[in-house]
Amino acid sequence: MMHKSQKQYEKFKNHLKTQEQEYNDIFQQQKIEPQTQTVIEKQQKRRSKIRIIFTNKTIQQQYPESQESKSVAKRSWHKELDNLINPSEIKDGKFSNEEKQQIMDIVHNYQIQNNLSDQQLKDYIELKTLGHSKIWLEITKYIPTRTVDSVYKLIRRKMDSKNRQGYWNKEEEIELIRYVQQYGRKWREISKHINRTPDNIRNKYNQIGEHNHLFRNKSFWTIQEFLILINNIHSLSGYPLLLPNYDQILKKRFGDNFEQITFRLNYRKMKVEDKDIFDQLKSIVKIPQNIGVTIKWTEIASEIKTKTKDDLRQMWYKLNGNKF
DNA sequence: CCATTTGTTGGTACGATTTG
DNA sequence: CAAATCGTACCAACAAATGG
Repeated sequence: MMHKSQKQYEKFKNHLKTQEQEYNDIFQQQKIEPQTQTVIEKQQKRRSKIRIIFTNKTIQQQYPESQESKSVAKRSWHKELDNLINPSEIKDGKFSNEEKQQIMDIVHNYQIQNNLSDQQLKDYIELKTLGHSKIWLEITKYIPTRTVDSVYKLIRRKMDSKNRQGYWNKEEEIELIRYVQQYGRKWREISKHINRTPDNIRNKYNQIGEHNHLFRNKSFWTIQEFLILINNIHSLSGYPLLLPNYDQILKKRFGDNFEQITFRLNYRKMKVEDKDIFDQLKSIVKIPQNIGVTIKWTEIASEIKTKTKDDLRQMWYKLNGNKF
């Protein structure tokens, strides 16, 4: 029952290990010898159009102070509530189903106690009528583990009448693009014309590639796109992720125009060599355990117009062998 | 004191392909 | 042939930042 792919994977892992060792050696050299660094940098520049910056950040020290500054308990708004709760009890992240149910029950109670019709409640939540802003304060009194802001946003998301989920069709997509041309990134405004929430609309617009949606190349990657991605993360993190002689390797393997070679990760779908290409690319990058910075996907995507930030993110995760 | 937009991350849907 | 797997396009939901 030993799969062929497993064997391949073992082989590939070993291969990576030796590459890693090789690379570590080079990396060590560069750390000690700044002069070879610049030589390599110059060579790199001559050999390839791709920009390489050997900033060579030595292994990142974590800033101890950055942790303290994070823990300010903020219940947002309403100062008087801040005194009623224990900051350490404030939760973060996703609401559990129980939490959501609890909050919705409280909303319902509020509705009954204040003798509000469904329509009235809805109008308050969608901000169509003013004068009942205390609602958020009242409700959050019963939710000691969440900030007012957090509860406020949850309720407005959940009870938005436009919060219908599901896929977009082509017509909607075109409509969306038209509205963005007309109104800009005013999601609330656009939401008035489309039966979707602002969040929903914005997410969709991001997903199709924002203002670069016309350039987006689905599915296929060029080696150039790949390298730009890696280089950006290199610049950002300071870790030189590519082997210094990566372009020689690629040139040897794919010829002078290696940058234009396309591949798709879904190697079974098309060309047989797609997987090989990706494996080759994997072998010329070395990724540290922890890159230590949050990657600015938006920035990188604005450089690589043919890929969305989501495309880039997923490629990076794929490269790291994570999830999905 | 809110209302809206932006940054970021977690997760699912679904067709193509492989495997048992 | 049915079930499992894979790649990835796509959907959703939170906190942080910004605006008025």
